[in-house]
This record gives sequence, C-alpha cells and structure tokens, in this order.
Amino acid sequence: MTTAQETERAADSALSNPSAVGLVAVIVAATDGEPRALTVQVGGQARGRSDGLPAGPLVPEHPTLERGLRAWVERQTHQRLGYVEQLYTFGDRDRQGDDGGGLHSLSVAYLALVRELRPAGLAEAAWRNWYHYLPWEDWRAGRPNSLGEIEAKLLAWAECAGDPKQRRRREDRLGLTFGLCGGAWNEERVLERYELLFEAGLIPEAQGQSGEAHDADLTVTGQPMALDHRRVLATAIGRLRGKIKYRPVVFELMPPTFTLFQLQRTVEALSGTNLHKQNFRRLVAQQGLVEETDGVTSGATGRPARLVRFRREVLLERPAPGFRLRPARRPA
Amino acid sequence: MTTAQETERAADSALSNPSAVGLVAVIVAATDGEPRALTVQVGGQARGRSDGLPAGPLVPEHPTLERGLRAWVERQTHQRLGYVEQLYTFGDRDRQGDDGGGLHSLSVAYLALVRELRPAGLAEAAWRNWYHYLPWEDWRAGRPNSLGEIEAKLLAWAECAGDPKQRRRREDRLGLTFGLCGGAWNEERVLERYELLFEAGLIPEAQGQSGEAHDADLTVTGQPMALDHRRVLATAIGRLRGKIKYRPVVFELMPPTFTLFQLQRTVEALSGTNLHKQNFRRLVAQQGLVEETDGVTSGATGRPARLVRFRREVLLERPAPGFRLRPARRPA
DNA sequence: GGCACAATGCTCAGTTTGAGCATAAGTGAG
DNA sequence: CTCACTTATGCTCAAACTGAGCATTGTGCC
Repeated sequence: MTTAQETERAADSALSNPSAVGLVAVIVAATDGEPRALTVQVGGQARGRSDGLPAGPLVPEHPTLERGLRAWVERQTHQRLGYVEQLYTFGDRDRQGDDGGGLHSLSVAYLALVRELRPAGLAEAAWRNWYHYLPWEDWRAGRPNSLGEIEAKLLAWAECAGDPKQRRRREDRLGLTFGLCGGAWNEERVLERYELLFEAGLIPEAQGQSGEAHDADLTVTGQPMALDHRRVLATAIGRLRGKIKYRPVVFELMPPTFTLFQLQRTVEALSGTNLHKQNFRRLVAQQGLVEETDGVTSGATGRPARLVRFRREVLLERPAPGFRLRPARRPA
Repeated sequence: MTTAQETERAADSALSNPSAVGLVAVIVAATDGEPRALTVQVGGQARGRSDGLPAGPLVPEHPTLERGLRAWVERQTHQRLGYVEQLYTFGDRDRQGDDGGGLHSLSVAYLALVRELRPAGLAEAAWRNWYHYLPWEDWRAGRPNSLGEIEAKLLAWAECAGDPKQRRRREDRLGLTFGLCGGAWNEERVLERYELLFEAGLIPEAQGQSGEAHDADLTVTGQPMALDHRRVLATAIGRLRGKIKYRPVVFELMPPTFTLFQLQRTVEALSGTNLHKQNFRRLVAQQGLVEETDGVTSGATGRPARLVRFRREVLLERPAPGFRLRPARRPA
C-alpha cells in the first residue's frame, strides 16, 4: 500500500472512529495579591462532590474551539472571558477512568485571564486560591513548610526504587523538579512536580476516588480535584509563570489603574516567589510597560503611591516585553 | 438548573456529540545546516496531489495521544521518533473544508525532532527544507528578497481596509509581525506572519484548492500544502525557535559528536538568522552545554575543528539551558 | 513635631553582551 | 617549501544589565 493510500484510509478511519471531546478552562484572576482559579462543584451523586474546573462538551454549534469555550464558560459561570489561550490537549484513553470502550476522551484545556473578580455568578462556582490545590508552589513566605514532609516522602519513594539505576533517575528528577539533592527550585516546573508527586503516590487522585483525602493532605499535598483537573491547573500555572517573563500578560489581571506595588504583588502571586522591590520597578520603568496617571492611592498607611496604567503601545514597540523574574534573596 | 446539573448534562452531551480526531506531526531534522520537515504526498485523486505533513487518525488502540502518533508515524514514514512534544490542537469546524455536518474535526499536532536524516523510507515521504513553504522566514542570507513583494502587497492590503481604524490596526499588525512601519523582525512570530498573509489573501490555501499556485508564488509566498498543514508547520517553527532559547533541544537534531560551528549552523537554520561566531561559542562554553572529545574534523578546508558532544548532565545542573540568540549584525 | 510606614530615588560592584582584533592550524597552488 | 586562503579558537573592551542596599520623600497617627 502506498503512503497516499494509507493517508486516504486514515481520513476515512478518523470518521469512523470518533472521540468524545471536551473543553476545560482554567480561569485565573488575581485579587488582593492572591492568585485564584474559578472552580465548580462536580459529581453530585454518590461519589461525593469535589472541586473541579469549569468544563463542558464541544458541541457542533461552536464554530471554533475557543468560541465554544467562551460560550460554555459564560453560560456555566457567568464569567466573561478576556484573554484566552490554548493550554494543552489531554487525551489518555483511560483518562476519565472506566472507559473500557473504544472511545477516546480528549480534553482541550484553555487558560483564561480575567480582570475582575466578580462574586462568581453561581453558588456552585467559587474562586479559590490556586495554592489551595498545590500548596508547595507558594514560596512567597519562604520555603513552604509542607515541603519538608513532601521531601521526606519523595526521598523514600526514590529509595524504594527497583534497581540502582532507576533510583538514580528518580533522584535526578527530584533534584530537577523539587530542587532536592542540590538542585535549584525552578518555579516553572509546576507540572513536572505534580506528575512526580502523582507517580510517587502522594496524590489522592491517583487512587481513583478523589474525595477521601485526610486532613493532613490538605495542607501538605493540597486539596484534590475531580478527574485530572489538578494536572490541568498545574499546566496552567506553569505556562503562566513562563509567559509573564516574556509577554505582558499580567496586565490582563490588573484593574485599569494600579500601583507598581500592586503589580508586583500580582506577579509574585503568580510566580510564587518574592521580588526585589526597587529592581522590579526599575525593570517596569525600563521596559516602558506602564505610564503614570494623575491619581494616587490614599487612605492606607505609608506614603501614597502613584497610580499607573498599562501602556498598550508597548505591544507594538518592544519585541518581547515581560518580567524576567529576579527573586529577592530572602534571608534564609 | 444548577451548575452541577449542567456539568452532568455536559458530560452526556459530549458522548453524544463525538468528533473526528486526527494526529499531525511536524517531524524536523537538520542536516547540512538546513532545517527540514518530513512531508508526504496527499490527495491522490482528481484535485491534484500536494505536499502534506504525516497525518493519521486517532484510533482506539492507542493508549495515549503521543503513542498513537509515534505508532502512526513509524508506520507511515518508517521514521522512528525521539523527542516529541505536543504543539497545538487545531479545531475550527470548517477546518477540512466542506464539513457541513455537525461533526467537529480536530487535529492534535505534534512536533518531533529526529537526529538523523534517513532517506525517508517511502517514495511518497520526502524531507523538504521548511523554508520552501515559508520562504520569508529565512534571513540567514540577509532580508529575503521575496519580502519586498510581500511587503508591497501587505501594505496595499492595509491600505484597502474599510475604515481608518481598521487600517491602523492592520498597519500595527504589519509592524508587529513583519517589522514593517518601523517594527523589528521577531523570528518567533512565524505563525502570526503566516496568518496575516492568509488573511491578506496571499496564501493560496485560503481559496480552497491548494494546487494552483503560480510559479511566482513559490519563491515569494512559498509552496502551498494540503489542508492547513502550512499553518501547522508555521506553529512548529515558531515553537521551536522559541524553545531553543531556553531548552537545549537542538541537541536532539545533532549527531553524537559535532563541531561547535555545526551546532551554530543548526541553530541558525532553525532560527533563520545568523549568529556571531565567537559569542556563540562563548555562550555554549559558559553554559557548559558540551564537552570536548578527542576527535577533530579533517579533510575540509581550514583549521580542523574539535569535535564535541552534548553533556547530558546539564539537564540536571542548569535550571534553563539554551541559546539566547544574539544575531550577528550583518552589514546591511 | 515626631514616629512608623510605604514609595521612590540613586549608587555601586559584579556580570553579561555585542563587536571585533589577533593568532593558530589546516589545505591547495605555485 | 612557501604563500595564500580558510576556518577554528583565544582574548579584549566598552556598554548595558543585574543584584543588593542605602537614602530620601510623603502621609497618617499620637
């Protein structure tokens, strides 16, 4: 058979092997210096409800994936989406658990940034701090305490590997993702960390039922989510943390005017690290990302801060504006 | 209706609204300092054959998307895949042309890097220089001549916009993507450039039939491809150009040992720009990306070069190794 | 007025970059 | 064998960028 014929047959085959395709959204806002994701309650039945991300099917009415997503999210959460970007397509055959049959089940995940945090339209929809689900990712108050326990369990997991080579590989991965064994913490490797924890059996979702976490887990390995939604969230956070370094997407999360410190707090919330204040403002100034307004803050303690606004023009000027995050070295 | 109920219904709905899902691969190799993609001939019938990317359906036998891709590509092109990464999921409803019905047609696109350029197993599979399809992306010999003609047509397109505001927006986009009107060329914006050309009507694929390009187009707007495969290719190139800056993926394209200049040629081939030789080697040395071997090149003219090999260890040491590309300023 | 507090201004040494000059080590021609 | 040519490799230098911290400026509060 020729390649051309194979390709033809492939196309036919695709039509006769349809798959169920869903859309998932990680909708992010940042208010009061906290990063939040919009969550819904899923699984009303016996299995117990759990947090999940807004998700829905791809229906034929939608001309494009992205528009399908917007329509769906707006109906389900009453939240209008601004910036939207495709994240990843998750598609393991047994993704949704008991799939048995021949139907693949894909989820096309999207990341959306919204400017204001409305009281989350419906009762079932709620804004949750995303570190609630991935506590080890928040280093703003220094190395999270929970990492101690996680570290111990991960090292034990590496220890009990089959052969020395596998063990060595596991240790390498620990160093690379969690900064153990002499490695450094890289705030972008959110997904790799989650998947490592998953493999190590520290993530309740791995065992099927997701609602049965001990209280301890909530502060150490975080609140579970339905299906693979925590993985999707981890993907989103990692992507966003990378993106703010070379594109001014943070502004999608800011109100029309804000102070430089509010901006810094938002960047810190997303990246999970602290930044050096003076250098941060120098960076923003150099890049020409913002322009001053007449306004200043008032009421709070301390010297009032100038209000600034995002300069849309930078999108045309600078080839790749963004924040290269330089963490403020904190006194260990 | 509650959100939970909606979500439930959504899941049911997904099952009753299946979609056809396909896989597409951009398989990249770099030999002799040229960036190449593996192409196949598609559309054997009346419409005339045209170049396309290896593609196939997602069949239920495949446990994961990526494994499905590997299996499919290896059968279709006899090319074993090494590094594979998901690119994007393309899913406009009318993507495949006359879709009319309610069935969505998605394509999950992957980028694969292969080390050696084998003679392309089958007759219908061929390695093609990717600038054959996107000639304006190759700036290694200076600004491509074809950009002159493209620029003229794009400016005319901006000119004939409906209202002044739209015209202004179009000009901004030209500056941002093609560096016209005072903007700078950013080699990563491959997809944006392609889509702009598409919108401006300079891409034959936009008109449906894809085989009927004039000879002129081949050197100016490039060789067309089947379906939206050129868009997929553009996505891949843009992604790869971005990625080599912070991850040492180039090495996936290199033979076991190579010279620093070969490495530079490969990076240049991918990025489409020229680099400053001395600074490039300083960068590679600083990053500790390679280690020397005993070998040296021989036969060629000029002083023999030391052969080096990739240091796998850097993956564990450096948080984000890669090449920040610093173009060699060429005498206009 | 004096204090606490946050915003903003400014300095300074250590690196990193961009560019280019200089030297080394092969090949082929005469 | 020597010269011309070519590519590899070493090294310099000024400019720009970074990381860290000190100093000063406005405000609300007692």
